[in-house]
Amino acid sequence: MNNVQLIGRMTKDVDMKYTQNGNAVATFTLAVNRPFKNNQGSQDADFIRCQVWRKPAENTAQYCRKGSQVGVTGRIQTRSFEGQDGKTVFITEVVADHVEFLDTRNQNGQGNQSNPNNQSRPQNNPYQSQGVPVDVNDDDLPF
Amino acid sequence: MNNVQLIGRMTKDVDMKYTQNGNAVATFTLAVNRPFKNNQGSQDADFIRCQVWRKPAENTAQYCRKGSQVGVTGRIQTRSFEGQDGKTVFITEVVADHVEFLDTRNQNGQGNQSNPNNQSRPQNNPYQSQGVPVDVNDDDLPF
Amino acid sequence: MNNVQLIGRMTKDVDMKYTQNGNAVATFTLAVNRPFKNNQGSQDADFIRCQVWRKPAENTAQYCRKGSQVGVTGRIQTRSFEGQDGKTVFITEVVADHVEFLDTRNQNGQGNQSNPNNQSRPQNNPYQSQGVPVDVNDDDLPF
Amino acid sequence: MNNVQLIGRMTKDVDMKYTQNGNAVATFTLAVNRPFKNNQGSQDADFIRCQVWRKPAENTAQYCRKGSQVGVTGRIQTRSFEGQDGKTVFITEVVADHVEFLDTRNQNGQGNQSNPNNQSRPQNNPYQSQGVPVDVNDDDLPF
DNA sequence: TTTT
DNA sequence: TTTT
Repeated sequence: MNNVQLIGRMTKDVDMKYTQNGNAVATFTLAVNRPFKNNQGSQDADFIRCQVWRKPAENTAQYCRKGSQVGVTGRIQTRSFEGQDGKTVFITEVVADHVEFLDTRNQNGQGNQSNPNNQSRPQNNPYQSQGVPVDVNDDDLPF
Repeated sequence: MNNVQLIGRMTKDVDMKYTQNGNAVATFTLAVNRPFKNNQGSQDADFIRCQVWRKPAENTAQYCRKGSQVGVTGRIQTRSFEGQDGKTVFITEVVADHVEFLDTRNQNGQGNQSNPNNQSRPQNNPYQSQGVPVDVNDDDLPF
Repeated sequence: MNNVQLIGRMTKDVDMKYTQNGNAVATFTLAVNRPFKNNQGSQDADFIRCQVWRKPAENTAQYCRKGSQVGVTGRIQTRSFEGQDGKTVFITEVVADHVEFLDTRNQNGQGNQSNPNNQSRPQNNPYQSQGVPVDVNDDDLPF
Repeated sequence: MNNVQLIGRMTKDVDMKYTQNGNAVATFTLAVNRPFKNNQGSQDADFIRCQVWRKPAENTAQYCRKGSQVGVTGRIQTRSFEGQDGKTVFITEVVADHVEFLDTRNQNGQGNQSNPNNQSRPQNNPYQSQGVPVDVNDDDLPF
């Protein structure tokens, strides 16, 4: 058994990539507020890396952006890779199987319009529109 | 919402420490098998760092050791600290609120006797027997 | 281990009661939509009875009403009681420990204003304002 | 979001059925002990109806029987049917997608041998060996 | 006996 | 109408 359930807000726009075989992978970080405030100025949220694959990845990229509130269901994954300094880097992240969109304003296929000045997502995302293969690996597919 | 549920086996004996105020903290890593085997020699388990505090920490140290099967309920925590090379290290771990002991052989207060040659846990754990304060911090208490 | 996580909408206003000792109990039913529509006209949501106690009960009654979207964390409880026909009735419900309010419009202490014609909750709830003891039992307290 | 995670023991042997199309459905009740004992003789476990479909159903019937300890992952389902007195009966149960077998003695394909006097499961289960269609409905398939 |  |  390996299950995770989160409700949080995206710290940035969704990062969308495609594998060589054209499988979509969306990556984002969720800020999940802790229930009771910590005392003296310490961190009051956890920042949790999430990835989601295929059709739900495309929906997530289409309907969410920085600040979007979502519910996420999935599992914890640990993996390691060679860092740029040659050392092994260990990473812990959530592989989501469902992403539920909780901002009603989001659900028009345009992304969250609540902050029209938020221009951090490229207007024409080449990954999304052309399915260009990038550096993610089909071996990482969760199922 | 930030919830995690795991069933797995401990990769090592439990690491038990006490804060300056005498609060117990048990740390362990859980190997959680993935449901469907991956193909070509890749990792088939996730290795998830867990910590648990106070009374459940003491129970965990008493009843579990390397190889013990447990069910864990808790939340994902992210934090950062200064690494030994001065760089900021980010860490993701599970803070458990409940640990359920699933090896019936374990439940005699002696730890898991199934492998009598497993001597990796010190016979007299100075932390456990004397409550010696060590380097964990009361500010890290989860509640 | 006995854990439940839900995101859904309240089918009615929250039902608020107090035990003889003055403990608050809020009861509500959540409509949780199923991920994939069923085919021929069959039910497309589960309707799940939830209860929550004490301070979170009061917050739920204050911030939520019919249609409010919430995230709920808790456990499944089964119990039986004598029905009005003398037969034993078995009931399965969720005892919540956390209720997270997901409608931003809700969070002004006035309840959900999105449908001003929805008058089903009494304007002056005698339970909430006066802590009147009713027929719920302190023995049912979940902790 | 509609998620459930349980660890408990089966109160009886698994009830195995097949739909007209030959889909396996296993039904069982899990006794899930409550974390802290209740005081004066009141119930100290929840008894939760579970169902599981297809291949995991067959595995559950093969490896589990009365008393088997399992971990269950799934969702809460509510449904209603016409009772024998013509009245509508409402039922709440867990539809499992995974059942994890936690009794190591169970994992020999023979069922739990720990109580050899427990003969409540038929020695030759006609459902399991012949796939005989019975009264469960393919419309109830969870996916 | 149900929510958007 | 219940498990260890």
